[in-house]
Amino acid sequence: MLADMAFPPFAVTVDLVVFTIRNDDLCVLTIRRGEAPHKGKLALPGGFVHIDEDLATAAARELAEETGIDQIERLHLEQLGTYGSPKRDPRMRTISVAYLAFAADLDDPVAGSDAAAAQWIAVDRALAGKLAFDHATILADGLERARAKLEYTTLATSFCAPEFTIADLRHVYELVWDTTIDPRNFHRKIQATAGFVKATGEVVSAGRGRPAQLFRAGAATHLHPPVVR
Amino acid sequence: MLADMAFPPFAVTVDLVVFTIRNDDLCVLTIRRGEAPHKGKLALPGGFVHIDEDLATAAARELAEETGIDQIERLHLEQLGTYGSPKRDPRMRTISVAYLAFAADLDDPVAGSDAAAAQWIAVDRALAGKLAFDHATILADGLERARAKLEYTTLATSFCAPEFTIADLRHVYELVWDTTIDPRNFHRKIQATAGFVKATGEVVSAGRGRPAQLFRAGAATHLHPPVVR
DNA sequence: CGAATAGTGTCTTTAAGACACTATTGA
DNA sequence: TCAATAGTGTCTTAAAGACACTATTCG
Repeated sequence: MLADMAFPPFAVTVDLVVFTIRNDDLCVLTIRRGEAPHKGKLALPGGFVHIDEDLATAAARELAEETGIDQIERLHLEQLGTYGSPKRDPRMRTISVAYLAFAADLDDPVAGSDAAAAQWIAVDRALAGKLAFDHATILADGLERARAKLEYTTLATSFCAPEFTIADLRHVYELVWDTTIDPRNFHRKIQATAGFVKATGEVVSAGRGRPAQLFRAGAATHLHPPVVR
Repeated sequence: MLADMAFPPFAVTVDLVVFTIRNDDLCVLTIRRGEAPHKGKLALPGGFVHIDEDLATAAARELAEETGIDQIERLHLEQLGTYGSPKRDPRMRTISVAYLAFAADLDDPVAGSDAAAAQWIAVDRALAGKLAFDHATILADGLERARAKLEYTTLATSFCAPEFTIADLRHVYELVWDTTIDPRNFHRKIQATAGFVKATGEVVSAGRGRPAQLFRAGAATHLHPPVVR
């Protein structure tokens, strides 16, 4: 069936834009390319989709293979877009389906079998440097999507550990949006939004200052009204 | 290079969700499939991407080929998402990149070389019936995207003729959202949003009632604050 | 104690929604 | 004339933003 090939054959890959918060920076997961083309450059993790594999499954598999991140249930994963310029890969005609993921600060990524080295780097540094292929475009699109999604969904919680404080959640917004937010108004706003967070009853003391209540993510997925940028 | 095929070969297609407003209904462009599989069923227009062709270019080409719509400048076209379930096409492994388009009420579509017949049908009827492949899913996703986009962009104007009244614009919102909107508040809201529409100075009388001013699309692309559903 | 952070109360401003009212047309 | 649609004014309510104030901790 594939032998008489009545259609032009394309290579299909998935690439991942994985964001997390580390050291007061919004960071993106990158690998150092070990092979030509773009050998030695930073790139987004990714790889070929298997011939019998779903796209989202391929994204999760590549993430686990290249980085050791396999806690899929603690990760938000969504399709970002598809990049298919005829000249994007000099070797062959390649279509890349990009996925966007939000992760809590996990253990250090472990360079897997495929990748020379997987590492978190600050998004602004990644965008300032040279990324392989069209990955700078994909990253910029992912950043804009992430910024927009925080406005009208509860996905900011997927950047947090299972239990978090309102201040933790605020830091997510501040780092992703690169702004400052009034802590008092933010606190009221989050509490007033039904289903965004639910209190555990516990408190935690983080150095100096009054201890803060701990929360878990609530049942809501969308915010009415949104948190405006 | 393609001969030693170090990657699994995929067929890549584009499918189009093209919306317009006709006869007080939100309509989607469909074709009647002339070949197996799903012969005789309704489907979204689309086809194979050429090996040296950009994805968006392929979408515009397929639209012109199958329907005769070639006024690309009077059309909003954006990528919707990519559908790649291994079982979506029984013939081969196919990845479909779906595009979403908004069109003003154009001339009747002309069935092109590929399609048995291209026709506009009401979106709710299309969703109620059986569409080929996973096109019902794609259409539902396109509808939800269109609904969301009207909230925070000025794209409602791309459903209108070059000159339109505020009531025309309101009908777009009402039909896409399947709601009714207070004409008076809507009028004030649109006028208050800088760059959404600009007056031509002309008026037009549509049957009975006071004649309405004519407007063109303004320079703004995004709405602050949004028009809330 | 003071510095720092958590959390509440309250005022001002902005914008949405309800709806009375005027304006201008065709039948 | 009336019915219908365009467009304005105004009141009420919801929610954002500014910011004073209290609460609780560490050094």
